[in-house]
Amino acid sequence: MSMQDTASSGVALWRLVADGIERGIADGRFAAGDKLPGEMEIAETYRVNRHTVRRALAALAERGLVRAERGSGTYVEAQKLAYPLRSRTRFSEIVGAEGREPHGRLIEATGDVATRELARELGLKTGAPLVRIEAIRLADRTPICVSTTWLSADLFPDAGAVFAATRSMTKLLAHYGVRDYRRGATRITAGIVDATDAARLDLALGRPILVVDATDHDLTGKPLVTKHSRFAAERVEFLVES
Amino acid sequence: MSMQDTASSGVALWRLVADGIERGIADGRFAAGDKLPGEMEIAETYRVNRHTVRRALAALAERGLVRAERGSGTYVEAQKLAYPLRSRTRFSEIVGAEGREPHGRLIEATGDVATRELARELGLKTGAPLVRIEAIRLADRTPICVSTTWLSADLFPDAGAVFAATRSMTKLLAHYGVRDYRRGATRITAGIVDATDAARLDLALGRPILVVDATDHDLTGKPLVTKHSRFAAERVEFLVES
DNA sequence: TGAAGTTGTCTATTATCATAGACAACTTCG
DNA sequence: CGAAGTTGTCTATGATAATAGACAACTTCA
Repeated sequence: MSMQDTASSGVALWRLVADGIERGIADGRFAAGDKLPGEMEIAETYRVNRHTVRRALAALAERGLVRAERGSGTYVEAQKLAYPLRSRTRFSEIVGAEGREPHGRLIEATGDVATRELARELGLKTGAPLVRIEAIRLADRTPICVSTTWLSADLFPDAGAVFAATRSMTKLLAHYGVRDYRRGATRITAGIVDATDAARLDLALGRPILVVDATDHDLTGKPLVTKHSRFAAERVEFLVES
Repeated sequence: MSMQDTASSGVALWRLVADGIERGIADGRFAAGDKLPGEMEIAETYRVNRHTVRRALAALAERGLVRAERGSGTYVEAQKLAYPLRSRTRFSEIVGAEGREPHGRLIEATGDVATRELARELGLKTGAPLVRIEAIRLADRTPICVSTTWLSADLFPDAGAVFAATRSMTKLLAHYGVRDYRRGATRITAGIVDATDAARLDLALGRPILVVDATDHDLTGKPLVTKHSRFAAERVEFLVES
């Protein structure tokens, strides 16, 4: 540090700038997708040289927190949520483990009837009565995924109301006496978000999504719920344990 | 940092070493007066050059945390407790504000009679019955001062037992209904520790002490207690607000 | 007294930190 | 298109950070 006027602190200036910007991202002053102030402006606010700001931004970019676009500006990258896919998958636990605040919101809960595919997944007959739950899951107020969940209306009456109250699939199942459950095979595909999901996920049209289809079973192997989830690809990355 | 193998963190190595040693002092691994490991040994444990260790030690020495003695070693300086002298002076608050753990220990509580000076300070008649309390005050297990406190035996019967239970003059006074009190004039002198106090303060003979005489009054100005305190000069510095 | 161990000081080298200025390459918007 | 604003890259300079080696000055202890 060539700060002739100040005693050396042992902490590089660019580090202080980077920490300051990161704090701004963490506490929401800069939201995901926001454009940061220009390098010159940041340099002025921190009273440092533009190159020092660039060093700070480079460090943040390497960690994936920001992304610079030449001629346009530097933008806050939505930090991708590391989402491990295991037999025991609980959204709230995964989000909480990342130090973020999990949150669920019910969009609607309606009755439905089983298609042949749904019936096969849930071990029911085609046309059997189902409860369909549409929900959004968020981490730190950022939408991560919308999911459509089907349950047997016979086994889980009023499931919609219970989910609305608990906002958690785990708690919903617990309400019906399911103490533990496991995820069966998980199918992952990718696609382009449709208008409805784009609005729900606060995602621009044309952006890619990760589509996950999975069925949860109780410990005896009996199917409980089957889900069709659409994840904002730019906000999540799945981790599959080897 | 010329660590070719590691990505630069923006925090100087010497700072990490200094912080590590300071933590060792704070949590008691290195007590006041202890000899630190040799510069070479520290360099090996932190895997840095000896000069880097010297940079760290120099920073700590400048802050008064350690003191190097050529040919002998580097020693932990008893950190001087910043002790502001205000009308509202509470040992536990002062020590706590420094991030240290205040502690009091009763040595003895006996009856006494007022000398002419004590009587004048406390607004009593010469020969009036007093309670005399001898106590040690510590910060993080380091003795800071021994103090002799006199109270009227008529106004504060069994004061010794109450202090033994509460270990706090503030709580003692509160026990007798004194909700708040203020410090009157404070006289500060210096002297050489005597054998008794040296043992109680864990101080070498011949070391200087700060002697404080003060009387606390209630909010109407009535004298409550008068004290004669001896502070280990090497462990405390008084701050008088301008 | 002398050896061993300690801190203090010196020179030297390399990498990083920070500043400064200039210009290129690119985007945005009127 | 063209001006304004933005990020990217280059050169240059001086101060710190970290390493390395050598030796002096001093303390401790057998």
